[in-house]
Amino acid sequence: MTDKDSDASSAPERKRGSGVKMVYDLLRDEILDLVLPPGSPIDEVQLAERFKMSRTPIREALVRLAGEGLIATLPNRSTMVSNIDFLNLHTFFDALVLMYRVTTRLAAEHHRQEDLEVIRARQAEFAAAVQAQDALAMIATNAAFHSAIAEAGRNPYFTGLFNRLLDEGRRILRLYYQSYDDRLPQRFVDEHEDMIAVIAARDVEAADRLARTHAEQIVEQIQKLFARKDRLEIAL
Amino acid sequence: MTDKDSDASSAPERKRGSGVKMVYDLLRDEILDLVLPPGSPIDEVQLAERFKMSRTPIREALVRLAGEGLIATLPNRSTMVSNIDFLNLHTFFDALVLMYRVTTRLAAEHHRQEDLEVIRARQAEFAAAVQAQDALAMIATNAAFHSAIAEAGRNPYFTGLFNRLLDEGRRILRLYYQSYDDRLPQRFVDEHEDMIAVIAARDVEAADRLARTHAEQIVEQIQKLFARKDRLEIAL
DNA sequence: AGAGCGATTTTTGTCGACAAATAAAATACA
DNA sequence: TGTATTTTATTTGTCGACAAAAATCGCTCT
Repeated sequence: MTDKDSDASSAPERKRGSGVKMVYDLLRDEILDLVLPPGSPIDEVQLAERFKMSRTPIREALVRLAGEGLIATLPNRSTMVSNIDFLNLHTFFDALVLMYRVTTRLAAEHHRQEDLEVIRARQAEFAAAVQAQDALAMIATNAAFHSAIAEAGRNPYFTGLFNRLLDEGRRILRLYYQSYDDRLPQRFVDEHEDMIAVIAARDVEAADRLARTHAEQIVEQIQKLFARKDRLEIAL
Repeated sequence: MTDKDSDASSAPERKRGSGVKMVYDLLRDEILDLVLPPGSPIDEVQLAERFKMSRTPIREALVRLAGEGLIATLPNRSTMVSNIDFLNLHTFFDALVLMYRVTTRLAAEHHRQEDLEVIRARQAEFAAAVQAQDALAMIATNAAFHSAIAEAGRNPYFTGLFNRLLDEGRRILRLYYQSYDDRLPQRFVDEHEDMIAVIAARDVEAADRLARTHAEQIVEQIQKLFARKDRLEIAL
């Protein structure tokens, strides 16, 4: 599967400051989409020749990824994709539920007209992804939908924290969606519609309530999933 | 003031992997303690000769700091210490209050016996700093106190988010404490004692209530401060 | 044959140097 | 004298190379 983007394009020229960002973005996506599963070794020289650049910009991208906890670096030895902490999964869900509630509540309070259009656009993309049964697109558009709601809440700290959590969760969600064979989430589409309605109505309490049940339902589904497949085949 | 640590120690040898961490830690502290005020230019070569090392490890440290938003990098031009966003200060306080509440609440729920000892130790250090009227120590020990409470809550995501906020706030708190001439915070010492008591009693609702009033009181003081000094002399 | 020890290989951390990009200075021109 | 343009200088981004650490392999000795 040497897919999508050919790293060695015919033009060997690359714009000056773009190296690190390109490597960072691509590696990050590959990690979050489980193309690079947890535990995968990260080889600097391999990446260097893959992107046809020196090790220096690669290292800077890796430092950034390490700063976000996506890769783990043993002092003088290898560096690899960080593991998912399955044991403390419930703490992650607690945080996720809270941020769902807070951001949705704030959106109901502070959103402007333009925000709603953005949110509806994201919701349309999510619905399309569900229709097409495209798991990766579902994850991405679902995150974008809730991220747009958070943006409408107009608190950059909360949106920052929330996006951070959504990223963390992308790997877990990836497991979730791919296990359910890309069906089922039609229900989420409807719930999203309800959330948009209460936000538009500026019904803060209802927004909080909906966000809570929405989040808790997702959490319940995922936990059910992890209870079934004994976590042995996925944990490494 | 060529203080504390002499960068050029008699031994020109430094341990192999320690360069980036040393630069990162020091720069980070200098930024958060306002030794490097917002807007200060960061010169790579200057740092390089100051630490007697190449620009490569310095750059990696800077990349990490930029990842945390502590420094801002103009594409091909200079990099400098990020500004404090005074305009959206209230959003920061909203986030801070919420995290105070959540972490204290969880601490009341999930703490163990050992946690209380750690918390009490931090509280003692904070009281000592207040007694000594040492502003920097007050900030550090206050943050450590609340961080210990968060740890007792046993949710690494919340502690991570919370510590992040506390760091962000260190610069603002620095302004706050240095303006009040290092007196007044005796009241906080007492409130901390109350918080410890309700946590130990596992009174979740009381913990939430205390954390909320404690946080909101701090916020109110700081906002009062920023209303007075017209923010002109401090904003740059 | 197995364990201990030294040499080789691999990978990381650091270095000095070069080239692109931008700002600052100098020059020309109206 | 003021403005546009070229030249210089400063600073960043990238490169190839070297040296330290760790792991791997091979050898020796009992």
